[in-house]
Amino acid sequence: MKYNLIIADDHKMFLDGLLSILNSEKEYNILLTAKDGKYIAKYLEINPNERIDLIITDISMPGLDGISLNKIIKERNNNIKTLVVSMHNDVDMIDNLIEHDVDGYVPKNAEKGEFLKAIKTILKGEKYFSKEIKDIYLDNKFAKKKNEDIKLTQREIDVITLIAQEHTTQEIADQLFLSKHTIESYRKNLIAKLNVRNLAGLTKYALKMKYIKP
Amino acid sequence: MKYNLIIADDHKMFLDGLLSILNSEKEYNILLTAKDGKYIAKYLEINPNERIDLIITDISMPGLDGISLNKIIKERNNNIKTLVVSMHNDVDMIDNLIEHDVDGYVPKNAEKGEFLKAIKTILKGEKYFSKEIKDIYLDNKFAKKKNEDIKLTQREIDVITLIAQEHTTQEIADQLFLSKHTIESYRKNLIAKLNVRNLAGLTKYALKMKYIKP
DNA sequence: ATAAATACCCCCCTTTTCAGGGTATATATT
DNA sequence: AATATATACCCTGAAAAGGGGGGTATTTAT
Repeated sequence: MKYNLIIADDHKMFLDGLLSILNSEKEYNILLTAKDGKYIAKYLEINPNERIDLIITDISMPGLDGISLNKIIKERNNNIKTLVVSMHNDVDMIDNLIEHDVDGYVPKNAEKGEFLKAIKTILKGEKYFSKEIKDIYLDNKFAKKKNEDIKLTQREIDVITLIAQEHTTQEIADQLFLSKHTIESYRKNLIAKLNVRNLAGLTKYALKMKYIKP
Repeated sequence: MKYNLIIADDHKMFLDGLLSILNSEKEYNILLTAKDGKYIAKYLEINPNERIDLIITDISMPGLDGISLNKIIKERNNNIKTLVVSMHNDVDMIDNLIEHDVDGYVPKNAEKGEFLKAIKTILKGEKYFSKEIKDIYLDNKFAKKKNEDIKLTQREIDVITLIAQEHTTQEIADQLFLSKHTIESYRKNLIAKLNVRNLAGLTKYALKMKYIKP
């Protein structure tokens, strides 16, 4: 008995590489490959009773993206596992994937062995997230945790943004129709809240939080 | 007559994809594939008279990296063309490639068609750099040009770095064994030189120039 | 019902920043 | 030898930042 696999990826190069790897393994049967999620979605709709073990999908695809596709797959409410492959290893994306209950993630630059390991692990019913992505994720999460206790109000964000944009207190006051003293209070509170020493610290914080463009 | 190609890439997935594309084209003969530049270098050494038309190479490889390999190839002083593929599309890398006289660059996430086009173009004797990379390159170059007129001295870099690290003038003076007034002068000059308004601007510049970590 | 958090405002005082000047000297560059 | 550049330093004065202390009104949570 072979495992039934489906692959969705719009990069021909990658798809070919993946196929050549999987074809050299006996236990995998490629049911379908597509360069757009919507073909997969349609296939699932037409063949509701076919056993599909794993769908490997890219995130960014022209018609239907990987996240949306994953939602459709998981809503089908049977045992289809999903393995996501992508080049963009950012934390928010991984959060998104976990939220959407994908079974694994491997970056596209991974080695052959890791792909096979990921597929095998997921088919066993476990999750697989590559070490690389775990490291990035945890580093960022821990970094964020520290800052997450600190929640700025909208007004505080307004003020710190304008400060980081090199505006003076008076200018900020004028722009927000507030007293100069109020802005001074906000600045004071921000410095205390964010554990920084001065404008340089506030500016770095604003950049880190992306209140301003670099 | 077929073109003789060599491919060096340590990512099995990508290599397989590339091979499957090239094998479906009649005019290419793959002489050798390797997952490390040093095998290619050795091959060139052993077969000095073999006609090789194009070597496709990754940049980051375990033993001998793509840049060093390219140097060896070009030193062989015959008509071997080089096409570099990579995932890291940063400006400094492209500069490095141009410096080393590679014949083309295509990002690894490019489509099949672009790879074939790049190979064809290079074999014709022209250079091929993907549009994507050209855009990134030019955008960054133009952005840099503006700033390149501005050259900071080492001392100025010291001062702006410490400023961005939230140190006060007095602290910077103490640390650099200079007078407080000197630091004030440097700060003033930096603000004028960099066309910013205050510490926030200096901090952003220091971040942009990577004098400090984000 | 009350505590806590949020948003706003004010005063005082000291230190720092910032804009405008300046001098002196060593080290390159031409 | 003349000039430019980098470096280090100084001064004034106004503006802003930074640190401390107050406060009130409103919303949100317990």
